[in-house]
Amino acid sequence: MSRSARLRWSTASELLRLVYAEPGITRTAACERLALASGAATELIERLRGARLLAEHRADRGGPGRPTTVLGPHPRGPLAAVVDLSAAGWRVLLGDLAGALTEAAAGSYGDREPAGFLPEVAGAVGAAVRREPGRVGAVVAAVAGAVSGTRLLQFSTRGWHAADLGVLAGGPGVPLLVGNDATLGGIAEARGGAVRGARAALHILVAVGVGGALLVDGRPVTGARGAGGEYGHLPLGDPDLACPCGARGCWDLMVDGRALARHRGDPVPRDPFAYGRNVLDAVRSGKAPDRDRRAVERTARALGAGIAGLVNLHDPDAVTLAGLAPGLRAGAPEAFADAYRGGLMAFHRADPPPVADAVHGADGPVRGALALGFDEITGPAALARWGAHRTR
Amino acid sequence: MSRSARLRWSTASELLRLVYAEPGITRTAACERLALASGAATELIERLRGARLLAEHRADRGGPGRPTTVLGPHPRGPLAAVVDLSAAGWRVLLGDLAGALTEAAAGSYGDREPAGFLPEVAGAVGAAVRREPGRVGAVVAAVAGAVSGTRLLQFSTRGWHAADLGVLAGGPGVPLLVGNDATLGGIAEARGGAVRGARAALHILVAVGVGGALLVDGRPVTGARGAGGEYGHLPLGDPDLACPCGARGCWDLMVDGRALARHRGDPVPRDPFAYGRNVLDAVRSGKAPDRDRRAVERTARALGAGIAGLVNLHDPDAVTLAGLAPGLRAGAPEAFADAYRGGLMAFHRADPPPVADAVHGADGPVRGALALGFDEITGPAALARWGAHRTR
DNA sequence: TACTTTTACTCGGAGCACGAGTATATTTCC
DNA sequence: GGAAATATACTCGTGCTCCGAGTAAAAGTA
Repeated sequence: MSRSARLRWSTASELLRLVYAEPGITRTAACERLALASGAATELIERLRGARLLAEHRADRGGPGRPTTVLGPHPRGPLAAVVDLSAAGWRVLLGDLAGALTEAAAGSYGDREPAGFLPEVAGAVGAAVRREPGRVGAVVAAVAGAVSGTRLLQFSTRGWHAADLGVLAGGPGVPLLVGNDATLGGIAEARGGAVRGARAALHILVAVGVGGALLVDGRPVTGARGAGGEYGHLPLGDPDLACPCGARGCWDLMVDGRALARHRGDPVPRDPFAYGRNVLDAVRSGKAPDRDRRAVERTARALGAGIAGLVNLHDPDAVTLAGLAPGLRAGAPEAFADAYRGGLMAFHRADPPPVADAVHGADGPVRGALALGFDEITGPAALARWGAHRTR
Repeated sequence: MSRSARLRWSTASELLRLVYAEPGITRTAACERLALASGAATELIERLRGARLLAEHRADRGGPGRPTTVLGPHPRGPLAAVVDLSAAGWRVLLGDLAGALTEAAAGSYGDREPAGFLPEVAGAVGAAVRREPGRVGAVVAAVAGAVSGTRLLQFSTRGWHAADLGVLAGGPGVPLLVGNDATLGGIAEARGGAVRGARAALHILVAVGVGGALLVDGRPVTGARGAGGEYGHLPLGDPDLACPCGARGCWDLMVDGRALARHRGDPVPRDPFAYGRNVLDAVRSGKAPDRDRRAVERTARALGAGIAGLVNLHDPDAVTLAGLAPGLRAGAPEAFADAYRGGLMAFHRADPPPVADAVHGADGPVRGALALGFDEITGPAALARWGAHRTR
């Protein structure tokens, strides 16, 4: 990719990213935001229309003056394919520049290992790509487990072996991105969710264990291979407890359904997420015994204290909670707040970063994956490739 | 700053950053690296010479063919002023595009608080800026303490009150950047030190407490206000120990001179860094009693275990150790390695990120500060401002 | 001195941003 | 219903950068 081509498409990239970030933005507003001169705007938008990257529709809002248009996705514009590998089953979706998602296929794992069902998923991806020829610019897999590069290392509760997700690639020239659900959920919160626009946001997901991400300007900090964000395997917990990950004292064991079970005197639950939700629902309804209340309190305290340490570490503007975490806080608000405040360094305590519940639920990871896909698609290099075939 | 000006200077920015990153690079090599066409190179370099941003010198290496030139700083090119506020005293230095640093002023704190000596330092900065009129494009303060924005929150061992370093600004249009020594030392290691070129590097500095930074492509992840990297205030330690920061269980207390003193049965030392160095030197020399050896072992273990957790968290390519940390590891290598390996998640254990001692010593923070200053100076916007007055 | 090798410069072409000036589409007012 | 007001979009000449093929230059080598 030549340097001049990248430069040529860099303004186009900015505009398309703005349109993605703020669906329904008008042409005038977008140009003003980019400080784009009037003539340049005309030429740029005409070029993007010609390249099937953008379409305009009348914006009918009152007031005098020549009406402007709303910028939106071109009907034959680029799409991102999202592969959702959640605990419940798999889905393949297609999303456009407006953030509209349509399900293309879905299925369940049954009793199969990844090697068993991945070909099926890959087939669904391929079918979706072929159904919209030339339009799919990226495939993004959202995985409910630990990942490294395109490898799945560990999956939710299921005891799957590690597997390479490379088979999900959508064909030559279509990059495959893989992210875990906590990271992608964090992206969704930082870009269009509870902490939209935060410069640095910390997202914490409690499911089976704890995952999360630090988002800087909406981009996740995921380390060399995308395996970062494993907050649950910081040794913030009891050093006498061995974690299935191989280490000891992992925070994981202090804040999820397994912690609640331990405090209540139950054995390790088969599905810690469902177990945790049940306990929290019971406490929430007010009909739970004191033992349950205390278990939630201890767990919320461990959550709050750990988050405080992570705030010391990352200095975020704000924190978002997802999965069981909002329920844990709601079930023992004082315990959580005490532990949170108490764990902050003095200078943070004067002005603690607000802790908000995530606004995206189960669709957070998929929304984040779509955003990541369009980051790729709307980059200058990818646009230059797209435009090379479609302009004029 | 108009968009066209930024675009115009963006290639210039890339070239200057390359020259900074690889001092002594030849014109040919630089153009090849940037994939810059021959004609564009001629025009670009002529423009940069004219703008006093670059100078060329004959590269005398044998072989046939027309000789190329070495790209270097212009004799009247931009400079960054570095203010070093270390535990020992303060210095003001000027650095150029080649990384050459010259000391412009220095002094000691005496018994003064920041409010007492900062005017003196600010005066020295002003004098340095005036001595090279128009050349200083950024002032960077390297502070041995916690910072937030341009505020100094806490300084090394001295019990100073928080203070605003804004007075160090070098005048209108000259931005002031503030970073702590752990962060800046990490930059130095990631760009020209032990882990040069690493995509994600974790730097750990043990001095009084633990600081550090995650460097992604050489850029530190420092959160919303630059206060990130306070690894020492993660609750990885004994929850019964109260930290001066206000929280409990801070890792700080487990890995620095205070930890060694506690394990040896000594009271909290007045200068934990010097205390730690003495103990480590003694153990290193082999003449220390078993009690000291065991103290170092326990401390090295706490260090290794914590770093393992941080590797789980950040997924770095490599880790660098600075301050007392190399000595702790050297004093109890098996204990450190055991704890490090033992704390890693299984998939990291198969291929643990290498842990290297930092190659920069006391000058690391200053070198990192200079790099940060030139990041600012060689950005497209700053170049456009510089070039607007000096071209033609 | 002539040849080889490597690098730098020349120059016409293409593309984008700028910005002042002009045209256009809508609402509001008379 | 028509004119004025208003907000927006388009036109076009200018300046800038990058491209790339061709040419010139500066060394070593025979």
